[in-house]
Amino acid sequence: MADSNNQTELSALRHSLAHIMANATQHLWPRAKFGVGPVVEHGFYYDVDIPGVSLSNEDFERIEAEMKKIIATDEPFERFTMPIAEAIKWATDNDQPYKAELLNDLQRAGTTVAKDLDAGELGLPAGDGSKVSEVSFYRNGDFTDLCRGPHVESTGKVGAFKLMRVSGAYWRGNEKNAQMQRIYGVAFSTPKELRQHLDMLEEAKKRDHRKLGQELDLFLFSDLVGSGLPLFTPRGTVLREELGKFTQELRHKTGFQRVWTPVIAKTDLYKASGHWDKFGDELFLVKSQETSDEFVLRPMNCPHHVQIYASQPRSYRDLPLKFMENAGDYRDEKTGELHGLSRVRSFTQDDSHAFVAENQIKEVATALVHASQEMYEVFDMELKFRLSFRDSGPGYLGDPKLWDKAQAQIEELAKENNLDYYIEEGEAAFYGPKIDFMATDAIGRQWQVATVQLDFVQPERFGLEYTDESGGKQQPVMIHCALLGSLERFLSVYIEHVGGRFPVWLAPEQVRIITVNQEEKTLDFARKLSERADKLGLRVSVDNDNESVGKKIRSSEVWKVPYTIVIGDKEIESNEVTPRIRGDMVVNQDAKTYTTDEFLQTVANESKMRVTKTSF
RNA sequence: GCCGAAGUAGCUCAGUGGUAGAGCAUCGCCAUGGUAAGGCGGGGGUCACGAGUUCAAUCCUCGUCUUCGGCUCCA
Repeated sequence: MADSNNQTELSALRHSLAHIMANATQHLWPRAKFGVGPVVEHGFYYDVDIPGVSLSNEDFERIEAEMKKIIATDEPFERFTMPIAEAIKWATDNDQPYKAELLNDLQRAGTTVAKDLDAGELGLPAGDGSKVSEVSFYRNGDFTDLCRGPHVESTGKVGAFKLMRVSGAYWRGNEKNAQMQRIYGVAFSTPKELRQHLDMLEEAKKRDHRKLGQELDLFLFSDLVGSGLPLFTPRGTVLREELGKFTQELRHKTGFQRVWTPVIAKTDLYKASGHWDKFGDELFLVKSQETSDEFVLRPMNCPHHVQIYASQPRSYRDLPLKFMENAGDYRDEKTGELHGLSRVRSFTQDDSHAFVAENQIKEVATALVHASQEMYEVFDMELKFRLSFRDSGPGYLGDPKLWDKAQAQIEELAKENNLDYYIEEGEAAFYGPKIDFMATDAIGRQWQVATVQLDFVQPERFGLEYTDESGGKQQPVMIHCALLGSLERFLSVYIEHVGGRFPVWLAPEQVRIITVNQEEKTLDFARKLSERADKLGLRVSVDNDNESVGKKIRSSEVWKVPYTIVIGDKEIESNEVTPRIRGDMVVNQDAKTYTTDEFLQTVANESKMRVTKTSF
């Protein structure tokens, strides 16, 4: 497999660069103490602790220059082994306390314990519980490091790299530990690949939804409202509402009914659901000034929907019973974790809950998978499906037999529908298995966008039941599903996916009418055209500014308006227009002329069809 | 929450221990314009907020808030 060979080579190269970077760092700051230096996606990092020194971006040049010197020597990487006791002595003698700590753990437990740090990446033998007697080292030139390898042959064979940033990172990922400085770099086999990667990052920067959100006047944050609490402008609200309608239409087709529930609930609801214990510190608390009741701003909607299910006796004839709600939720996320629209404290889930009998799981989940496929086809994003199952570990609630049955149904549906799927054991929620939807965006990044989750636990905690055919009581299974996930998070992904160039059905402004001059008859014609468009449900504006046509065209382009039409004497006489079509939508390059009726009707149809290309 | 950096006009940014400037945007006037920037002029700032040092603070110091890059977390 050429691919996996490349992968091995690439990670040897990146790992070797981590050593070279540590080596260079040691040359520049002899007192540097080293943590771990693993390979990561696109590159590598090394965690260092340099007493009294705070690295800045300017230091990169020095480190890079030093690395280049080491690369130029083309010293071989030599592997050798040492008994573990000796290795500990080596670490202590060389004033490398972090390495010593790793080695001590290794000696004691046969593993470096820290679950979140993969032993292999640390360059240590994988911990399998057995005692480790010997560890391997790699040496290049004057630098020696505890390491499992493999490495490239010599320091000259490390491809193309660039140091990217320095940031804080806790020793062994634990915030109670010392904070180290993480120097992060990217590396590829060839300069060309490095270039491509850097270009991708450039492109990602241009598409940053926070930047586009401001430029296209979609949403904003206010210091007075608070951090992580986005406000949506008229333009941004169009996106929210169109997406909200779309996701509900898709589920309406499979029998979901809209419900409405309040955004606050008594703490008792969340104590009953179990969320209070598990996520209490992320709940916003609300107090009544009149009664002693304590409330929380809801962080999720399932317990609310459960109450509707539980409000009356249910029969097997009622199942599956399906509720949906585009619901506002609030979570008190830590301030440092907030990020644009992708991590906020107030968000909207296109949430739905189906209450089903055991043998209906497959049918209901299949319908939801089909809905997701229809949705992401419209978004022009490829979907992969991750079946997240339980592993043999503890901590899963619910009847194991039910788990088995449910997982079997899920896998069956994946096969029957030819889904591009993979199974990941250990990724299930504690309350049930799930299907996670992974979407790939226009520049190749993968995002988890939505999930279908089975839940065996809440029906039990809330004592949900239905009467079966023989009059007995049964417990339903709950299926949670959000197709967009969080509307805000989806928007952050989607804005970047399309780079702010929304298809007609979503575009906040679909048609802009530009006047050539400011004569009354020109403005009059433009206004009448605009009124007709409005009657067809189109979002249209007239630009009658006292500016040159060229400047007004430019403005329409900058705002990424799908259709721009210019109105002058020619159009008024012929009642025809020549739409200027936004570049990404064009199939046929030739500008053509249409009667105003044809034009308006075609745009109105496209808008309803949710297409991405123009039909002109 | 933690480490680091930053906050000057609506936006992007320059600048100074003696209360500020550019480009774009906005507004007005002129040009009657034809598919990515026509010309001229005007308005607009508690220099994030609060305290301190100083004759004097946007600038120096401290605190707060917010943002950014990461860490950690994400039902």
